[in-house]
Amino acid sequence: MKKITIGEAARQSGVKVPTIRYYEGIGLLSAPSRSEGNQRSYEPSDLNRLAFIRHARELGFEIEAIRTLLQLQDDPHQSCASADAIAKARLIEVEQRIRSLNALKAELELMVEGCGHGRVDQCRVIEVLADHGKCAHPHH
Amino acid sequence: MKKITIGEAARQSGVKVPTIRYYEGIGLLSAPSRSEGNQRSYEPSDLNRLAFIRHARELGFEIEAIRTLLQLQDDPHQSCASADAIAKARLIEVEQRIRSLNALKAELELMVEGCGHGRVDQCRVIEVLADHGKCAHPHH
DNA sequence: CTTGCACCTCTAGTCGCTAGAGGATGTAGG
DNA sequence: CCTACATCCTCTAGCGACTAGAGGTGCAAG
Repeated sequence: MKKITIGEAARQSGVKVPTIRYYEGIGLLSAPSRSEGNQRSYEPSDLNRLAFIRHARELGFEIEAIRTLLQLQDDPHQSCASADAIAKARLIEVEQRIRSLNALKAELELMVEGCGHGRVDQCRVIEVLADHGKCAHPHH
Repeated sequence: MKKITIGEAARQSGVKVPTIRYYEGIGLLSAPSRSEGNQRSYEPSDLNRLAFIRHARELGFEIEAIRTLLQLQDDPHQSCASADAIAKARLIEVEQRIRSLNALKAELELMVEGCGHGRVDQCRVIEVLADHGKCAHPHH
């Protein structure tokens, strides 16, 4: 029941102060009550919401997806099909990103290995960049 | 020796017309000569530069890194140590990103598997988001 | 009472483009 | 030669998700 300043909320949630204000501005967080001197004063329950948002952001969910997920959380009688769909879509995104990054990794490794540490005209890094055809896996 | 319009350059390089103009604006590409009617007219050699930039962007290099790489390419007598360093730094970034995405993937898979497709109050997706402690690998 | 930090609002900047307005040019057909 | 239409030009503003900074107020300790 203790009221919390924005700085304290930031410390406890791991979300930076300006970011908290930003979330309020875009309506992701409802505006808290204010102290006599017009300073934001949060309830402990607001920390849960902040933690939820932070965790979702860490998992790479977009703000709009988080908005939907928060609405679902607020109304526990709804079907969780949308939450499931959002998470699945995110999973597919992540899997694709991993595949593409693995291709990049292979390419970069070849470039770095092939670098004779001499002059630029023998440098495989520059050479490969200049000629996509020299890529081992050209499908990126 | 044939001059090329910006549209043709875009088609041949795979870089979009506004993006080519953007690259010129930020000084990544030098301004080409102009036709009588003030339209950009590119040399075939400009296509190589565009392809270089496009390839480097596909590999995730930042504009500033590409600026450096292009300078190195322009002066082939320089040591390629900087090119090597840039590529290595990018490789490390990519490796870290892959690791972190793999952790995310595991988390998302658990969330999606655990979803009983019922109501939100039994939904593991929402539950895990609300409580980071329920993560299998909490170090993301 | 003063120091100094934390808070307030507001605007503008970041990155790498992308979209759109409003107008000029170039080309192909009639 | 005229018209239609695609392509080009410049310029400004917008995207997402913040971050930085200016300029001012609140508050707690010494």
